[in-house]
Amino acid sequence: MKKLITVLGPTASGKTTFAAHLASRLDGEIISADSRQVYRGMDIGTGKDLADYRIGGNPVPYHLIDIRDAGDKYTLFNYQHDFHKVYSDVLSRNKTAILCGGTGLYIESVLKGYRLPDVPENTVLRKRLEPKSLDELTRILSSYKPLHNTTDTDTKKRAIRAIEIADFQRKHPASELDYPPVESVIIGLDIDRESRRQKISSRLKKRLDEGMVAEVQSLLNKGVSPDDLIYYGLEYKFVTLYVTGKINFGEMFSELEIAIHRFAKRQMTWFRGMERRGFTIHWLDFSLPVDEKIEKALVHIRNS
RNA sequence: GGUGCCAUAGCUCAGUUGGUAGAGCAACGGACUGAAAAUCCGUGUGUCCCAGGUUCGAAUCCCGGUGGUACCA
Repeated sequence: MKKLITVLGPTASGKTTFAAHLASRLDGEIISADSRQVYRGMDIGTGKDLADYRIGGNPVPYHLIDIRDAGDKYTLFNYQHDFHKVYSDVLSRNKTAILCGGTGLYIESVLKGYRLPDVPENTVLRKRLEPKSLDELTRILSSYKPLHNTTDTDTKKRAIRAIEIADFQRKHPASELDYPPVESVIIGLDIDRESRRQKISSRLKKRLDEGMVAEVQSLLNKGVSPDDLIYYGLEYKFVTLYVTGKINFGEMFSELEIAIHRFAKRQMTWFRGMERRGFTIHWLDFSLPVDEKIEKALVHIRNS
């Protein structure tokens, strides 16, 4: 049996509730893989329903939620580091670790054991690169080859970061942190497109009723910049645009709805990509009763 | 009831003097190892309202319907 259980799925597939039940059954703890739920104060918009982590009156321990202030920049590198810290802690207490979330990149970085060096910001280099065009930056980047892995470099910001990393690696050849790949059974929650769209739309109405606009307003009042909120995307982006008067309520609703639908599609593209890259995902239909999902999952877990 | 205008992709619309049609958005597919809910790339999916006519050839011109719309009664 593999030590780690991964639960993934697109937004609105019910993965959190399922993972909480699974944890409750296996005396497990949940390690979140959600790039936005790490932020404190971003609750309604991220669907951070902490009541989900309570099954039959008993709390299910969870990790990597509410670990940063809104407005902070939390990265893949931070996540990988935090995951391993928490993961070894859970194992040391003889608990079952359940990795659960919708951020495919975070999940894959852990499962594959991405090797990321700890590269600090190089302000001098950034200043020098800033005035250059994307074409020039791409040329500079190619002079650093061979690069084993790097982000896409479609924008100047990413190209500069890629150069920064490449430059650091050239000066510090043995700088990669060695996180080994983690073996895991992967359970995926499958929700057909039509149900997914319906759930997303009704959930959006519910979130607005629950005070999502006020939540964004309060983040702004606390000094989180509109640009940062917009960068966080989806709910935070469109509600910020609404609150700052850039769009009206109707536009906010319909554009946000569309953006969430597209986001769910991108998540599925990532998960399909993971399968192409060699991961086996055991898909369970979201509409099955919880108990049935648990039983099916347990079979896959025992066989792993 | 009369007259004008409109009817083309899921939506909003373009389409020249007649040569079987194309934009935006949506949708769909994909990439993606450092803010990934981000960022980026690709794909046109059509009874041109219906039925006749003119023509070698009709989304386009003519006639008759149907539906919508505006004004006049």
